[in-house]
Amino acid sequence: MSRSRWEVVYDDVRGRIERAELRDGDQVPGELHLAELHQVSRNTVRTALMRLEQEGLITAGRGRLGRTVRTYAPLTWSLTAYERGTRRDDPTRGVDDWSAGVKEQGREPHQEVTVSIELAPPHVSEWLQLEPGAMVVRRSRRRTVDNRPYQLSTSWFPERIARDTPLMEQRDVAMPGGILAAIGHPQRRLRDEITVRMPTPDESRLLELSVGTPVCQHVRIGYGADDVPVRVMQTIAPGDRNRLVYELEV
Amino acid sequence: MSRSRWEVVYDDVRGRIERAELRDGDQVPGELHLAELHQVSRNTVRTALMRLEQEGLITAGRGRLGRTVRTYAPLTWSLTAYERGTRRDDPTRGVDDWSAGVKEQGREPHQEVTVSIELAPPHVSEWLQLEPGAMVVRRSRRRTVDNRPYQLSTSWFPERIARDTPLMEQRDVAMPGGILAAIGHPQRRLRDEITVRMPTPDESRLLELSVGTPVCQHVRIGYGADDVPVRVMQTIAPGDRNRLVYELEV
DNA sequence: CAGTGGTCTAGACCACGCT
DNA sequence: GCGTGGTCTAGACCACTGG
Repeated sequence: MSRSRWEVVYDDVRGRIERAELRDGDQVPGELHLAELHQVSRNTVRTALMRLEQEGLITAGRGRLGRTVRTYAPLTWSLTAYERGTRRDDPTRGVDDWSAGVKEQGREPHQEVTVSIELAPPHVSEWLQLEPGAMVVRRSRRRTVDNRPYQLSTSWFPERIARDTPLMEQRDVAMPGGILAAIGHPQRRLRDEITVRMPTPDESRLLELSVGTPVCQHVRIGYGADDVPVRVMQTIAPGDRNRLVYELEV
Repeated sequence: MSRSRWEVVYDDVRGRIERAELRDGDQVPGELHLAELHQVSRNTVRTALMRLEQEGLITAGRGRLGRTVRTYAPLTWSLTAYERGTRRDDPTRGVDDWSAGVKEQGREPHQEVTVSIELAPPHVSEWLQLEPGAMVVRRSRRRTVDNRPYQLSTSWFPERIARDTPLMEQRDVAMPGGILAAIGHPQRRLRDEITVRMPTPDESRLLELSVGTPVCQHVRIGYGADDVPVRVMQTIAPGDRNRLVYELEV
């Protein structure tokens, strides 16, 4: 059960981080330095460091500044105050719950919306209980905080619900009590499904994720009268920037 | 912006999986085969395949059977039916909500409990609002489904609450309405904090995780009378085996 | 046994980004 | 400019595992 050579290097660097000899943001010793220190080839050192990257402990590094110890400072995302209007600063100004929550934490939120009509993707038609081939309205958001990407959030509405409503507008539409209630389809019940996985290459690019950053996929289905789904929202939230919170009454 | 050689191999294999030419459980072409096919060295092929491993698309492989396309079949874990007794088959038999939920999905749950008294770890004393140096009772569970590890779940209780109660017993203690209510400390309110990260080496070993499997860390704090914390439970749930669900009334 | 991946070496050249 | 990591090669030997 002897450790391989790269594991020795791995243990060395991981140990320095766990014992706080290397702290958040510190530069990790270079590849040539570690190769000399442990008397192994540079490739063996790289095996160890790439493992630490993929475990999220250190960043990949470019140029003169090498690898550094990764920093985590996730923002809290409340999933229960959301939808209830309890956090709105001033609903008439179009401030939504996510933005308000971010501002409360002293950060600057931003999001752009793009709206389109499309054939319901397989998962979406399942969530919304639509027949294959049904049309849906899609509202996509890319959310940033202090100009850094934080979430990808996409909502889909059955076409019959969103037609000729503010949901078709290419801008943020926040209303007191929620936009769906305002157009006659209030949500009575919500079902949240949370899964955890590694990002797709597209998600990695849009969210500027470094190697070793998993994402949380949060799907919220809203049911209206007669328990019929009126919308589904899928949010991709990188693990290094998000903490999800539910407050429940027993 | 030309793709490097290993990215060409990466695109090839990822494409085959996305187009379903390779399906769940299928064997991935061998390293030597891909090296010959793309006219690159074996190490270049390995760079591509290891990237796909860490993205969770393929397994590492040993022996005659090489790498295979990874399969995902997560079990649903309901976080709201839990705690309310609505799912208990027969509380007197000691079947808890997690076990009942797994059985509903046609699988065989199992868990062992180990109990100990310890100095509250920093995070725990913060969650339970205890002074540094306070003692806590710790109940650790390793949960398995069909003999495969599924979750690591650890609860901590302030020592003054758990002393001389069934919470000190080295076995599963389920009671109608919940064990805390039965010993005079019912939970009035819950706060769930969910974070997403890569596993520690210890977690990887105990849960038998392959490279590229992120975990969900679910922390539930229960507050009793006067909003004082009475327990905290931390559950580590691998992303390839778990789907968390919340049902919310608006 | 035969073929798979795991480990390891000793080189090489290049792109990047501070100073 | 110079040191960092990124890419790539052509070998070698070993451990594991299914047939």
